[in-house]
Amino acid sequence: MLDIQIFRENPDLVRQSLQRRRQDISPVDQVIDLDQKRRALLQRVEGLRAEKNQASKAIGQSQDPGERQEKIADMKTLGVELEELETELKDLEPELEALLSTFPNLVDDRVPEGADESENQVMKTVGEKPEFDFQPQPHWDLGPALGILDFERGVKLSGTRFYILNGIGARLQRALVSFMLDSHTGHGYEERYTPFMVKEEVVYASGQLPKFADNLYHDHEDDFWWVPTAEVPLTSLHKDEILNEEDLPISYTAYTPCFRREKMSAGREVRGIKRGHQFDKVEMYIYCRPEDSEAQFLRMQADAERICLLLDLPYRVNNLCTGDLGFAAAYTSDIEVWAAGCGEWLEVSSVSNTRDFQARRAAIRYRPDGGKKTHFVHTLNGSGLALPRVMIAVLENNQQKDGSVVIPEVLHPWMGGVEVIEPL
RNA sequence: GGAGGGAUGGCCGAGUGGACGAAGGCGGCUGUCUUGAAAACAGCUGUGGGUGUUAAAGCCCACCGGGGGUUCGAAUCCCUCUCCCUCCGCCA
Repeated sequence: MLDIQIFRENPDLVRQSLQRRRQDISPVDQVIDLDQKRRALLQRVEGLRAEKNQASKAIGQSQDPGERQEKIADMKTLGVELEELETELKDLEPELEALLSTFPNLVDDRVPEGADESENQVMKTVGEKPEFDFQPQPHWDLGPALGILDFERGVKLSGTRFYILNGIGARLQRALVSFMLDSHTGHGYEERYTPFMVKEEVVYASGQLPKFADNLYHDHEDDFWWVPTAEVPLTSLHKDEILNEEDLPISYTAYTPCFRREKMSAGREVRGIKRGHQFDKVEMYIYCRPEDSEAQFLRMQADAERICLLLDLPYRVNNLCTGDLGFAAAYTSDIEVWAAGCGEWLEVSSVSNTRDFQARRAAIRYRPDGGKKTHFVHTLNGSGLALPRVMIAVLENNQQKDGSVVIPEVLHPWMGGVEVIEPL
């Protein structure tokens, strides 16, 4: 949510940001118009209320029955007028709120111009792509051959874009989850286990609603929303709270499954486990003071990169361009790992600074030490990392000529002695 | 799912139609006293919005779980929803 103050004082800031995102700027004037109407109305309503409060008090104190009756009659007529204006105001406020909630975050100056993901900027590339003296297989061949990936039964249970992990495959994913969580908790993140179904207001707070409802699963009977990322519950952990400055920054990590309809990308990338309706992810989330969010962003990005380094996966870091930048983000870095079998860079992490955008929606504030006024915190989120794509890279990059796959050493503590996955 | 009881400020807890943004206590902050601390005493101590200002003060409005209603006037009466507690049922 953008601060309404920006629309009053510097609406060009919003217009420029929208233009950079290649979006229509006309809603800016609608907001300004509605805001002016609202404030004019509010002042009239509050004036009448003040008058009413004063008169009611006088009635209570008055001893003269005639005077009382006269004043009560006056207040009855005032009440009618007040009621009309209040109704008008009650219609106007949600209208303004609804409109304001559709504005994406202001784009940071450093975000490169671009229409879509093809114009993202590669900031750095780390590690060497593995070399093979044979033709490396993509995971959709490798997985079934190893007996750890079963597409047919996934489809039988749930349809396209679902799969089953078998035996050591399931264990590998579990090992990756544990490895990532332990890495993050070792670097100052507190682990949280959260609900995977949440209320509408929780999905709204992090910015997925109201605009992106069609990418979410929703239970109509009880009005639950299935989380598309742990960012959603982690944002609302401190919803409606006023935090102490001394407690900041607060850093969380959480493992959750993620549920997405993927309507937008119907038909795209249906092969393999790269894009499914359900996938697992370890997420990082930070609440901090505004002046610290830049440093916390770099910290979080380093924490995501560390996972790639420890797994020995070649990766690159992209600065997302304006056209690819998410709704809540001011700026975002994506991390992509190289997968040798399918020959692709796979996005495994997205680290974003949302500044006070989510904090406003979720009403998360802090009180500076010794200060009276509260301020909104800044929040950051980042994947650390998304499981299926890490699985793809681990399998494809560590395959050998005989079809076996060598498990990275850092995962051995969780693999129950298995160091190589042998083909069936 | 059934029956009953609850929800008040950071916490505890009073308040059944006007003097209540809300007694009292605890906690916190400031001051006096003290070499310092403790104790004692005094004062202050919620959030959001509007207006105002260089900034502030001030003034006004709203908020006693959420929404709606009755009334000149609601923490207080009525309806409804949510959540919590107790008992029964069911269950990993």
